[in-house]
Amino acid sequence: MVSSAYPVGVDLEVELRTHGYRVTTARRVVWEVLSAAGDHLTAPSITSRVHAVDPSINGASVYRALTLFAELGLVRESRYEDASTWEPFHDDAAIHLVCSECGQVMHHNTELVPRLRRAIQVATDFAPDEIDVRVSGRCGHCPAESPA
Amino acid sequence: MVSSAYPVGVDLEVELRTHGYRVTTARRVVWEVLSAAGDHLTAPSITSRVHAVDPSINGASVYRALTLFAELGLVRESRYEDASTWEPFHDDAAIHLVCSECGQVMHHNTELVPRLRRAIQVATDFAPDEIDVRVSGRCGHCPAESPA
DNA sequence: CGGCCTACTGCAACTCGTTCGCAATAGCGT
DNA sequence: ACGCTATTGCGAACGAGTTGCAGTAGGCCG
Repeated sequence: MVSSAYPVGVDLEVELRTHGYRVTTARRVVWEVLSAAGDHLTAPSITSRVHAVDPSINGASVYRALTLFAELGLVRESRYEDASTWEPFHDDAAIHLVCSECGQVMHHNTELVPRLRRAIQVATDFAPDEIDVRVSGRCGHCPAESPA
Repeated sequence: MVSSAYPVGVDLEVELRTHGYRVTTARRVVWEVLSAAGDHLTAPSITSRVHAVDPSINGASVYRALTLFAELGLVRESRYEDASTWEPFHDDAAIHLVCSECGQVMHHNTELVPRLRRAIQVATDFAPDEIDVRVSGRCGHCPAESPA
């Protein structure tokens, strides 16, 4: 029950062409996987989903596509415990709730993030750009109701 | 100007002995490096500093020491852009300001973090444990005053 | 103080995510 | 349809981190 309400409005083809890049199968499939999941995915899991669609797409191309998308600001990479994950871009008022039980990553919006930004600007000489808040803990599904 | 005011009060030997671990050269040197730096260090850079002190200490032992320290709660591991970093433990009211120019990582304390924790508890069914806030941007030294 | 037990260590081989060089391929403007 | 060249697939290479094993050295006990 993680939100899938992502700005799917992003048109990959337009985005690519606008910047002079070609629209290729590999890029299209990676993008499909990414927006279908709507959530954090590790590169390896992206690769395997891509393979499920088209096994002829090479792993290296997946990485290249992800890197390109990141440059275009279409996806964001973040590093969690032991892998980096990629997700379609969303504004950083959203914070990440990472369940240490099931690994699920959820989003949560709070006005405390913009407020935090202002607080930093006021209190320090640091000019904040991106703010990434990640919270580890337990999601509502994990505590008592073990799958046993 | 990064704070070095860490809880150096932690006595490694006591900590180790208390938990039934031996006090060894490798562990002592890794701990020295860690608390001398007082800040985020990547494992490879820890290893090279350790080697500067005692080249006979193997890289694997550095990892083993770091892992052990983490289990004992003496250090914390975090994953940044392209490497994981380790630092002596400090409470998470401190947030990380990462300068994308010079790579410097600074700490900043704000009551917005505990407030964020409460906000999550109230607004979601997620039980927060650790909160890690990292802000990318520019530190006060980097913008205009180039070192030229 | 000396010896023993075994927790640690160094080493080297290994895993696994990620990157790179290169020749073949496929977008896409004409 | 043609050709130029951005991209791809492949395989090799990389680097961080891990692991099994035999030797070493803490530290407890007599």
